[in-house]
Amino acid sequence: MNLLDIGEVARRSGVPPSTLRYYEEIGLISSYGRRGLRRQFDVDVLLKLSLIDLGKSAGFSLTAIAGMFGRDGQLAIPRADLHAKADALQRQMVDLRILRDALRHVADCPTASHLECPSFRKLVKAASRGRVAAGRRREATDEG
Amino acid sequence: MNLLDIGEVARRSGVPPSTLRYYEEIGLISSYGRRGLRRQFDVDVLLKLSLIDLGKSAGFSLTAIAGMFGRDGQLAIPRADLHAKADALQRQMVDLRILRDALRHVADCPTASHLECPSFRKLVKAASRGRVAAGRRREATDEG
DNA sequence: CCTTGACCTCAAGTTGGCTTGAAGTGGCAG
DNA sequence: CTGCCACTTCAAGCCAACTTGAGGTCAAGG
Repeated sequence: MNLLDIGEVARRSGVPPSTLRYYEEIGLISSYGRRGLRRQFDVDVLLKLSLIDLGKSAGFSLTAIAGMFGRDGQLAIPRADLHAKADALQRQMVDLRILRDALRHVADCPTASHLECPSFRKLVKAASRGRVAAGRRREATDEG
Repeated sequence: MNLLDIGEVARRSGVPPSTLRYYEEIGLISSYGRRGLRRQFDVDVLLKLSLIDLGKSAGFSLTAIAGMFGRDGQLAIPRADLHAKADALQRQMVDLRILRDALRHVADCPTASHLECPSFRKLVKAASRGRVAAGRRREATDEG
């Protein structure tokens, strides 16, 4: 078992020691004893940290991420959840595209007040109709 | 000027009154006087709220969003900035796509332990290389 | 042996984005 | 005129995810 002490993990991963200690405290990662005072981590922690970073950027909370690693530290996520998250990312991409298009429109549209430009309003309204409908769907399934 | 009172705005937009007051406090939206005690908002605030929601879902902070509206409440951003922002959104979309594909892989890959699945490791490493590089670029430009 | 510096613990502070609670007010229906 | 209710203010609280600070410890190098 190839061990690294916390400073080395921090250096290699870019995650500050304070954060590593915090992650250990909440059970997201674990250390293998100490050398003197210093926590020792298995090199595998680096991959786990990448996963954590990835998960965070996908919008998972740390608690949710912790839940994705089984007792044994393996990844254990129900397939349905993964697909659901992938779908959510898909929707987020759609939002981004709308926003990007709206921005490009604003950049290129000669109308003085964008809030009054018909095609801009159309873009934004189309977007908000989508989100309101999605919200309603979520509520409905939450209640049911 | 078609005015709505706060309760009506809340009903129509789905944004709670407390949040509307909060948004006004931080200068994100503004009201046009009162009727009795009640804030009156121009109907246009609904469009603005859609924009705000859109911006939030694209990962902008409220402060950043506020910065996108000029002093006069109009969208007032230099064209170059708008295009830069649109490009940033484009990059963010690419990241999301990578992540989405990684999630779908995990959902469909039959390997018992994803941490040991070579193609998973490859995906995660590729993704993290991308993010670390992006981080370095950000730091570099921040410093410069 | 003594200093140095990277670590340690624990508590408290910070930021963002709100929500909640207590106490007060304005206008309209009965 | 009374009462109600939707609003008002202001302060405080809350959650996540950390960071910061004070004061302590250990092992290695000079």
